[in-house]
Amino acid sequence: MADNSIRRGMGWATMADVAREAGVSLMTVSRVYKRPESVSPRTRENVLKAGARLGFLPNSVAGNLASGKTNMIGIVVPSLRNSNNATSIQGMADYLRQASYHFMIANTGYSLEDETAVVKAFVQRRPDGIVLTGTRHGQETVDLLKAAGVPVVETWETKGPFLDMATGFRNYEAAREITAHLIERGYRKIGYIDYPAIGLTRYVERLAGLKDELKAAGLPSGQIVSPLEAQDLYQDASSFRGGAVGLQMLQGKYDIDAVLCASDILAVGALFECQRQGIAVPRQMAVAGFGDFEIAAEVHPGLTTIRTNGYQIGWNAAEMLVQRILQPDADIPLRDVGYELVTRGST
Amino acid sequence: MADNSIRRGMGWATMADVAREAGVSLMTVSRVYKRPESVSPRTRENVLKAGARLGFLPNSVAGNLASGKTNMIGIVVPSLRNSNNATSIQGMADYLRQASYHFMIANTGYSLEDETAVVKAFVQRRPDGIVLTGTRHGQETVDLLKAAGVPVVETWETKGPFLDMATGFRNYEAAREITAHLIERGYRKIGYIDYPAIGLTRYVERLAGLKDELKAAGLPSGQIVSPLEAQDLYQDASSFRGGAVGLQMLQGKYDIDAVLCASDILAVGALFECQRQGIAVPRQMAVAGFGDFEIAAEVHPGLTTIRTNGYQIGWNAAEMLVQRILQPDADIPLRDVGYELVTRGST
DNA sequence: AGCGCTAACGTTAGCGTTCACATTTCCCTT
DNA sequence: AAGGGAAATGTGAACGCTAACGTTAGCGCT
Repeated sequence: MADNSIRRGMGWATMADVAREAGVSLMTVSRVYKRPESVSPRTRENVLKAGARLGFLPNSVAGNLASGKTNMIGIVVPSLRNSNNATSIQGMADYLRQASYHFMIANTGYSLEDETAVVKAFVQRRPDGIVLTGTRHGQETVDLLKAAGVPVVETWETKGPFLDMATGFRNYEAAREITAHLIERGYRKIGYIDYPAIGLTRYVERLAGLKDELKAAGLPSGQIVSPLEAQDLYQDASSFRGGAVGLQMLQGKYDIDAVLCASDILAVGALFECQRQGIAVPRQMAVAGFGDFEIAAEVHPGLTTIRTNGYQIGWNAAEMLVQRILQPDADIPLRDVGYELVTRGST
Repeated sequence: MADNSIRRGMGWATMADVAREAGVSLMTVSRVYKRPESVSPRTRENVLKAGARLGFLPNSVAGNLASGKTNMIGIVVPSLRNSNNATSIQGMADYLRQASYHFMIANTGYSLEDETAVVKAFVQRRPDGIVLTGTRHGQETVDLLKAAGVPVVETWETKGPFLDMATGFRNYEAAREITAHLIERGYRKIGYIDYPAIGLTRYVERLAGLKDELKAAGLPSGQIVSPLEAQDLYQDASSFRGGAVGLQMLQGKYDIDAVLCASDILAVGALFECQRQGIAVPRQMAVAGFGDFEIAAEVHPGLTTIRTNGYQIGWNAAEMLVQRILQPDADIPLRDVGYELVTRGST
């Protein structure tokens, strides 16, 4: 590269190069790539040809700086391995793609400190919007987002207060409903395998729903274990192993005839443990989950669970952000995607 | 908030504002945030305090433009739902985090056209590196990446030719090994549930390994189905349902006593189908998979499979990119993460 | 005191695009 | 043929930061 010019460029053709090649002004080139319809067809063709000849690809970093828009969304999830969010991420990805946005994604490992770090790093890159998981955030995170004035969607919950916008389903009601189903089926000694008690509000809600429903039926409500407290044992708060261990813990501490789990993965893990122990499901033990992941319909017996529309949550979140970006003072209300009790052979 | 630093810009304090506030030059402020150790502690404190007072957060978009580095990696995967890649994505995320890189991610839905579109969009954002899944890419993608001169890692395979760098494991050998295991266990009528024949080289390799091993043992090798050809039935090329349907297809067409699957998810789906049909595994039917996902150890009976280190693949990919970025002419050789046959109750 | 060396900080000139506005071109009307 | 208005194109001036190099301050050494 014997280039004696003083420029610090990266070896790319720039709009100026294309402009020279096509014999038009720089601004026309910009228009061709950004709002093609604002340029006459003749000129447009010329410019595109010149661009192709030079292998030109617009540098969006420069564009972002000049326009103050990045067409970038930051997505914050607790974990990347969690099939829980995978579907909702796909929903966001699908919406964002067709709206020609891209996204960065980062995981917090369920830590508020990491969330703050992630949000700070994101904000420095000036995304046009941010998606958070849940409604529990550190003060610093909140301040940061407020100062940044960036549109935010919180997902998976419908109970505020929210930072800005939100989409999710009613965790409390869903938990009551599936608990009521267990009671109706005749189960009385119901155990619950919970997530670590780190204050994730959607799990707090689910637990509250369970307890209230049990109480309403005059049943005891102390049979709760949280096998995942020993965090170092698990790469993720949701795991099959956690469900298996949870069942063992429940068996060791209580006399139970049904187990409800905070997620399908845990529930399937508990179901597998029943199979290993030769416990007949649902005759000797009922098992129920939360989420209706694909596996819930495939295990034998099928898993009774709460169907939630994670894909829709993701899609909504993206759509709400883009709406707000296009129309900054639009009032965008909470979107409840609903839930549905799905009863299968396991109860 | 009563400061007049709200310019034509985005309402953010800039380095110039901080410089004024701290009584230093703009460049010193830049140094404080970018290479703090290059500034005297006294000045640094002053500047940081001034920055905090103004709520300053460096604008990395501007920094990226000026420096020509984005500290951004683009990750291209076929699907976001696929637990297959989830672990490897987490591996990349973990490495990149500690190296203070971020990443964008996009899925191709197993389509070459979409891959090209994704890569083009990524390249416009001038990432410092790109991770691709597999080695099968359209010509346009290849040209684009070559022209961009951006470091690229291809993942999951060890058989070139590669665009640039690569990390993965030997799919062909792994398939031979698990096939040999089935034969050794006495199974003779081995069926295979494959991915759609869209030319993904890692699955082509696996199939070749299976066939060669069968041939070497003097066994027929025609018992192959690809239940996922009917793509519209599946949100993803890997699904439990696909495994169940695949088993049914095999049963309908052939007389088999063992089924090997292109992934653990398919295998577990097949295993579930056996349970539903009351087929005893492994007595009447052996089932084997590929990947050793968490579920493989949890199902009952446990699934015989090939353990691959997806996390390591992701970690490697990120590490290789960063190495190359820091040292552009380093020669970075292929990294084989190996594999391991894990035998469990299902065979 | 004079010299040189280094650490610390400052100045200038971009990076490649888009915005806001100014100017030109083109076509239609009368 | 002239005028008017919209469509098409052009002209600086940012956007907020960093590379490269220049300058100054501080210190030890002879």
